[in-house]
Amino acid sequence: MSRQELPVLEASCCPPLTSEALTEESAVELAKGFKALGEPVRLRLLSLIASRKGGEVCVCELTGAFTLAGPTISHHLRVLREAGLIDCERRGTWVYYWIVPAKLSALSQLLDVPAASPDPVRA
Amino acid sequence: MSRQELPVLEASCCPPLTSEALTEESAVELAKGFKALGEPVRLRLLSLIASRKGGEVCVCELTGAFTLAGPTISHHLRVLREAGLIDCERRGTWVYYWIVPAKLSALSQLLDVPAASPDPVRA
DNA sequence: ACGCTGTCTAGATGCTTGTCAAACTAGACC
DNA sequence: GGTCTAGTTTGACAAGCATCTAGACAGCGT
Repeated sequence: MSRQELPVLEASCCPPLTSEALTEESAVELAKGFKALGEPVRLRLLSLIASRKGGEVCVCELTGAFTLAGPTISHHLRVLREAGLIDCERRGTWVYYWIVPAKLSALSQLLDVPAASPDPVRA
Repeated sequence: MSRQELPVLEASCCPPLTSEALTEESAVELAKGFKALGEPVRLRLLSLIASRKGGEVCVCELTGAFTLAGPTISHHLRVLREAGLIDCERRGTWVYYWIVPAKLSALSQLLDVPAASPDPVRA
């Protein structure tokens, strides 16, 4: 069902944004992840999957949490999967999804800035 | 030039995705940030600004790093600013931009998952 | 006052994307 | 085999977005 068309380039070993500027290729690669996250429905889907104890969720539980049609949920799940943020497997009648922690971590680290210091202006 | 049309709701105190599911409102709010990051040019712009020692960059230095027209860069900077990721100030002829660490941090923390453990399937 | 330079805004255009209904595939069960 | 349920794929359409050109605005220097 999945798992083969993903560009498993693992192009993500991202030091934080504050340490050095991104190359164009890195930016293109990383932007795919953020673009997938940049949609409320997808973000909620991801959070539903990530927060689930046991680590995996059946699609039927996800569709129930929205007022959207099935194909729409399916579409968003595909986008998340193609971005490498989640993966899935069919087991019998149902399809289960789980997150890919390494991918989320990579994006997290990229944005992990000192949180306070800078503020160089207005001084 | 800026600083007033921003919805400074500071709706971001995000615990990681793994701890609990997002509300619809939080998802909408947070997705704005990720959507802004989900474009290669904007990601590079942000990295150019964030990685700059001194913490701020003049627009003229940013436009020089791309083959895009000035208005396009201006547009992307506006998107980043309206997402609360950067802020700016005019000083004389030039306009300077800098990052908003708190906002980046909030998004980073949301994606900060245990990085390894889960993998509950395929066992 | 006038022009010059740096930056932003407005409007237009073509591509991308979110959504749904309809049709399809995969497994379970009789 | 037939049929039922769970999910996905396909195709269509409207809304959104990245990009450009042309024009506006803000400081600076003369």
